[in-house]
Amino acid sequence: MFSSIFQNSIPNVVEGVVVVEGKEEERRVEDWGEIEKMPVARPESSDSRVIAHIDMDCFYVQVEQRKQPTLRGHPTAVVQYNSWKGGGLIAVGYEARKYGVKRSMRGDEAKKVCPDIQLVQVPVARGKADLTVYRDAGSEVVSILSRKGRCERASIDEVYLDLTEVAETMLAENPPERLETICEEAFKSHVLGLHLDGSSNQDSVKKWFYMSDADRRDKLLACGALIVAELRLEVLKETEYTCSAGIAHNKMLAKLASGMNKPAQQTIVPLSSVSTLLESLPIKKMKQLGGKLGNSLQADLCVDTVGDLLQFSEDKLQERYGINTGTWLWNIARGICGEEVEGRLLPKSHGSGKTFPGRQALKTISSVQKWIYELCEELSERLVRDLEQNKRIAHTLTLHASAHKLNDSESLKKFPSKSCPLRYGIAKIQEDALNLFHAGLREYIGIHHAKMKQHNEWAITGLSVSASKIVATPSGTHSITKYFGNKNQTSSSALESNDIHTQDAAYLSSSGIGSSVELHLSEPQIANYEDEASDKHDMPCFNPDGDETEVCKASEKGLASKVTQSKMDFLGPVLKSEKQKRKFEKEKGNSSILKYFASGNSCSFPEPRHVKTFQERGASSSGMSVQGNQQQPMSGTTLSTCNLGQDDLRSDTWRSYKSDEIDPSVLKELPPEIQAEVRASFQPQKRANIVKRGSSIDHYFSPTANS
DNA sequence: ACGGGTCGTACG
DNA sequence: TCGTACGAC
Repeated sequence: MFSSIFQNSIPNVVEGVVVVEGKEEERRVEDWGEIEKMPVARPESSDSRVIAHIDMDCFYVQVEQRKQPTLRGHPTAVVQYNSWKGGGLIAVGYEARKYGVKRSMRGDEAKKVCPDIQLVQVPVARGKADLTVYRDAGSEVVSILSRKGRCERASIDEVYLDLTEVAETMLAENPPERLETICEEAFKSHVLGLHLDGSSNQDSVKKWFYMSDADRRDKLLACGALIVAELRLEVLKETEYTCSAGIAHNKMLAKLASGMNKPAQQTIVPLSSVSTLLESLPIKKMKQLGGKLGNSLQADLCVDTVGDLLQFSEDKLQERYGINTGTWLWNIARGICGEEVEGRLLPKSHGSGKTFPGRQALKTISSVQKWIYELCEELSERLVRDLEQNKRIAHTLTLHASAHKLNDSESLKKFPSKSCPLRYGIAKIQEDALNLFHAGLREYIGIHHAKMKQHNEWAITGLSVSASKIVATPSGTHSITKYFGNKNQTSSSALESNDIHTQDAAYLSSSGIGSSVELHLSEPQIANYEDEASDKHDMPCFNPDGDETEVCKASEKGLASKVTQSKMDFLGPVLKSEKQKRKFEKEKGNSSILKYFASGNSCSFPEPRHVKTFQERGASSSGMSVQGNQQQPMSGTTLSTCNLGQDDLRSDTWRSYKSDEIDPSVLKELPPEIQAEVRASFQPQKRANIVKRGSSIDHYFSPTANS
């Protein structure tokens, strides 16, 4: 009974969208096979896809082992913040796992179970963990994997590939059974559900690859597995990293499979193996069911395995979990997942954050400011890199904070997130982020006003800034690369041979493999840039006094960033004076946040009562912005202006923003040369207007919350 | 009140 | 839309 349901559904819905007329679809697939060379768009959701999930093995450890080859073969783990209990493990090598070392152990614990373990620290910059090396390493891998098929960067160390087309081509032209030499690596694949009747494992796999009477869909998977095996070897050769992979008909199964045989192996999921695979699979193993939803299934519906889910009708599941989740659950129980591989090689957002646990919690405004500034520096650096390498511009800046209150374990943690249009330049990002914090703080105080007054033991336990809504500038905007000196004479040949035409290629080539190339490039670039810059007299905000030494010190290894960082202000050099200002604040900022409120000090803080708040104004309130140079508080008790009340012009501008347009407020921050090109591509828009308001501390306490 | 720092998606 | 909740690595 169970199997009948199962068997009926699977073949018709390999692609995940439920196919009502199964037979129709099947026939179409076969017909299509006869004319498969025709350049026709594939029918939607009918033919079976070939999807691979590639997962780097203990990636951070591998990255560190490549940096420091003596670590190879030794039990190794990567930790961050070594000072407290040996740091927290965030990646554990396979040698160390044999000793029972696990992620989320402390360095000390790991040493106990594995005294020989080598603990490598995550790089630290600006007082926080800096994952740049890992991100870049991930990009190297993506640049290789994206050579075949549609590629989606799923995380820093995971990639999905849609190999349907390449596999079909191979099946048509060079099917495995005709192939003289097959990548040996492919025969090491694990094929789920393959019964080894007498013959050895590898022999069975060989037979499986060569079989001639197989289901077409299995043949496609075999082709996919061949391609993946080759790709994995290329990755190993070019990066020294090993990875594991799953090859299946959809993302869910591919992902499941990639984790089944690690490290450095690949697993194939033929259609015929799916039901048995899922039948006994604990639901928590499924992506998306590792948390509360999985718990609820277990606790409320007694569903322990994916197979158990089959008993429930779609209606029942929808009733319990909503339309979308219900259908999704019904589908995954049957191995159905129509999710597409997205074809995205670049992250959709950048973020920089830090937690301040326990005693480290931030209790002064100036310490909050200090950390916001640090985070913004990192964020800005990454935005500049993105602009430079990928010609992408981020449009939204968001600040998240979390607060904590010592005595009370109430939900005083919830600190509102706030966002606003993103203006390029370190100083501007810092300024805006700080204002966002103040906006959130004001709201937070309003909500918790009564309680805040009684207990003053609260503080900020987490801060993060992020940039999102990143869009590519129009292709053909080549001045960006020129502007940044990518074509410098001394090494132009090296770079141009790598030259970039698509956005993603740009990203990959510049962050990728040729570290020696980059190294070679970066030095002369500095000198070249200065010359170029002096020519471009009209460049906004160029700062000839950019503090180069300081920046270089901060990122000895960040070659590209070193170059750009020290160059131009719109990319955000930190002015010397500003740096000193901050140092000054660091030392003198002792006043507690609460004292600040209690003091009744007047400050240049925002938000007169008659001005609407973010919420009240809804989406349009995102036009929060700040007048250029008023403010930057000098002490823990003086705050900057935050003009939540934004004029309508600004709001309209923001509201009219479309994903393929460049926000003028962003545009105007760019160098004129780039502005011109971008403007030429789009119709001009209204310029943003900015209103400045000041008010006193009293306005923190809204009359409504004050009772 | 140590799994930290980032990502992405679904939802209201 | 923005802001939140959640899940994943």
